[in-house]
Amino acid sequence: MPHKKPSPLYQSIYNLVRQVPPGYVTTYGQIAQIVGCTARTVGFAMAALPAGNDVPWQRVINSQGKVSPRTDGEGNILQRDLLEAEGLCFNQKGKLNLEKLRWTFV
DNA sequence: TTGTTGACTCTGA
DNA sequence: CTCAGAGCCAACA
Repeated sequence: MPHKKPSPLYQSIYNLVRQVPPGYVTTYGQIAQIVGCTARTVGFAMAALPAGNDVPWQRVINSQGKVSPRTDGEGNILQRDLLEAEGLCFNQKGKLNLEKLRWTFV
């Protein structure tokens, strides 16, 4: 166990994302409300995710039901591909049915 | 310590 | 329905 702890808030966010099963998605606002921060902070935590993590960041989308455009540019395309691989279907406008696919944390 | 930036969300038109 | 602006919190230099 390291003396220097990483951001506990980030760990809480990652822990929640790990609870999302395949085939379901969650929103930044949902996680933000649970951990007690704003949606921006959740998105910031996702951006700070290290490579090779066990966090299905791809299942985290915005309140619009779509993937968020990242500074990387092609990251959102990869995310959409990963979600489709899990059995999720995108709308004609590239949206997901949050009403059906939204995961509720226990 | 302050200031800037960011994978967001809300409200109004 | 879409487009635009403002607000919010946390991490980094």
